[in-house]
Amino acid sequence: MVKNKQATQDKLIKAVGEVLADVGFSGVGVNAVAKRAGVDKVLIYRYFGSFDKLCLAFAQSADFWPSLKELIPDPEVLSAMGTAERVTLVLKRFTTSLRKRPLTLEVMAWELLERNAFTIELENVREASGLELNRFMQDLSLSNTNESTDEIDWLAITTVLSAGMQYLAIRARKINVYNGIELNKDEGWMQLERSIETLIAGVTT
Amino acid sequence: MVKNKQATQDKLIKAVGEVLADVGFSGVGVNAVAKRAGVDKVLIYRYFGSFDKLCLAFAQSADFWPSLKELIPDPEVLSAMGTAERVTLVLKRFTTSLRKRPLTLEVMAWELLERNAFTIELENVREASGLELNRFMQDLSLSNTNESTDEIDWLAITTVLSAGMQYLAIRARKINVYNGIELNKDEGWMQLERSIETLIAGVTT
DNA sequence: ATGCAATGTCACCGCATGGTGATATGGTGT
DNA sequence: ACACCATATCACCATGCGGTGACATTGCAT
Repeated sequence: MVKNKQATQDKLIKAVGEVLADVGFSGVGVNAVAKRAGVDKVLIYRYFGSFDKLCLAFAQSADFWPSLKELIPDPEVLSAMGTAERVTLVLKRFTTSLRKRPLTLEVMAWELLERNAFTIELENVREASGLELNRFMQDLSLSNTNESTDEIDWLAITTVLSAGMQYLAIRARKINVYNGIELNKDEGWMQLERSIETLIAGVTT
Repeated sequence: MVKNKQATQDKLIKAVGEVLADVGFSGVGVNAVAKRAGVDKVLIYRYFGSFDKLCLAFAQSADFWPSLKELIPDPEVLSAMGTAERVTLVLKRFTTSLRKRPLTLEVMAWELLERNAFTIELENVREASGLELNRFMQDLSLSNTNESTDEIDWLAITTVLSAGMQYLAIRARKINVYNGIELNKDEGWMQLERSIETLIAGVTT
């Protein structure tokens, strides 16, 4: 038996992610996490105060939500595009980033049912990130002085479309086919992306 | 103490809905439902065999999912429309129908996390309904011989858009504002519907 | 009215959960 | 080498869960 506080804390935080990935939200609890970490559950309370606090620590340790940098590593490239093309590209990147984060999808599903340490933390991060992204995109659109997209409610449009992709990404964890679209294959997702292209392209013509 | 099997069964089925509406999915269990029905929980097993079966009975008793008739009470009117207009209208109706079903939204959220009697039943009903609707819409589009929308992947388009509205409807149970859109007010939903109009209208022009 | 099956009540089981106190054992400075 | 405090273990509690068997009561057919 080694005694190392830092290591034990790390083990616990890591165990949260593992349990979440293995058995989903329903298995996430004091007993399961402690067992997974190979550590007594009482240490959760000693080191983190409560189980929620441990969850919080985990939520902050992982990169749950795509950062602005991840979605837009190339602002200069995007600023050269037209608004429609740019919005389409960012939506695609957003979808890809989400699909790469199974844990985030798990928590997002959870979020629809309960408010807890996890979901609240994710909500905060996302809200801030969403604001930042919207502001960024708006600034870029405004700088395209030769376009006249003033009448278009881009906020509502991107909200519906990103919400749709989020929902489908979440569903893809449990089902393979939705409405005839193969959510378990990249091809199905390309099909969805093409439909987004079509939709957005039509708005500005 | 009155003894009436039918009445007791009804009480139990009704209680499932009440508990679900009151405390959400997490409170739905043998004990809570029996207590709510004012009946001993053992009767659940006697009359329904298992708790899952009771849930199934409830799922079948209520109109969980918008029927084709509810979405399209007026096929002749729709057949006179252009495809874009028609798709837009059905999407709007679909959203409205969903938002009127808080219990369905609860189960849909649940569905993203677990597979159980409820969610499986809902899934079956929806899949059948979705197929029926898609077929119906497709038939109508084909009869519009003067249009050339052959190249358009309406399935993917409606999938993304309806998924988006579903997601937002589910989220609206717990949050008021999403991405700056007021999900707690009809105005917010009108904004979303307008964006759908814009998107679909653009596809066919 | 009586007997009996259908209906409903109650007490209990095993199990898992979140949470806590007393206790053992390790690391570390003197 | 020793002592001490941080670190980790263990046994235990109350609670709520799904589920079951034995028993009481009602309603109905005879």
